[in-house]
Amino acid sequence: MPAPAATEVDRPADRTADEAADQAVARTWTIREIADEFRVTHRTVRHYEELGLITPERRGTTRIYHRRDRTRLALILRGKRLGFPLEEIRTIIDLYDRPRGKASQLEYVLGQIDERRTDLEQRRRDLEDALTELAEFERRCRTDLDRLG
Amino acid sequence: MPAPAATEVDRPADRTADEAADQAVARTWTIREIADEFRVTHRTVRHYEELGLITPERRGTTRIYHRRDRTRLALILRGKRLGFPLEEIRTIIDLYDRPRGKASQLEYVLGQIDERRTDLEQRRRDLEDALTELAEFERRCRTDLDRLG
DNA sequence: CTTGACGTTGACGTAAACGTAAAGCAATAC
DNA sequence: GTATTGCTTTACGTTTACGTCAACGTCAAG
Repeated sequence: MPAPAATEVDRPADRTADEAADQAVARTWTIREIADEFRVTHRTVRHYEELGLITPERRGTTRIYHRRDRTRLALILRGKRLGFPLEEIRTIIDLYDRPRGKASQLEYVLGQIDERRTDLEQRRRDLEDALTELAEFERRCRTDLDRLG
Repeated sequence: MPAPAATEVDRPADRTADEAADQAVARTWTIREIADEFRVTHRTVRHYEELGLITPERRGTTRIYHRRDRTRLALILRGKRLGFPLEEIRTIIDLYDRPRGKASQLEYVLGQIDERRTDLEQRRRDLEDALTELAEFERRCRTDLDRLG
């Protein structure tokens, strides 16, 4: 998996100007704008659309992005940082805005949620282990360094 | 990134027989054995060797795997579950068994450790956020379900 | 001694996640 | 006007992480 650097920013830097406008007119964005803000290329954004992860409005041939699309993009990028493949991310996102259905539907969704959580908790264990080992390793490095200085 | 399922097992199931043998004669393993135990194919194991992540002993043309190789394989698989690309995993593993060098070397290693930790901590934040949202989402599902039942 | 189970080295195939180049509209800038 | 800028689609290229033969060596069992 092509994993992204964790230094990525998934929120735009300058929100001050945006926020005022958001309240006033329900701002929209062009593909270049959200691509830049989320530190990805427009090609990447379109790729996510091809996979059905985002579905921006179309004004003629031009794509118009709403707040909803930004939320989704943030979810996608976080999923990527967590190492999930895009297809899996899609099923997760689809869960999020599935309309409140019948009981059987909800049961299904709850099952999916449980799978997801099991998965995430495994990752958390891996992560804690890695951090613990890293700390231990750093400690050894420092004592070695002290011995030299 | 092609990320693996978190249901993977990265430790052999039957350790009882192994442990006794380990103490006695420093057991070794064949490629098929560790592949089976770690739930990967032998092709995968060889792929990791091609990338320099594992370097098993060679008896003639046959590969002999020691405990050291098993440790590395476990590290690799955990790295994969965390979403790291193999090349990056290699640099991490290389850090782990770098011989205790000079001060400048150690400084470098400490720098690397710090990068790695920053990265992991970002992932941890993402993970906690995801789990929190998942819990909240589950709660909403359950209340919807109660309303129906 | 040949059959089969496992080992080996290539070499080519593939799926995911984009990159990149080509070529075309459409509006604004000069 | 035309030139630039920005959006669009189509389409082929690339990297990662293996899968999948093919073709061969080797050792124990029948």
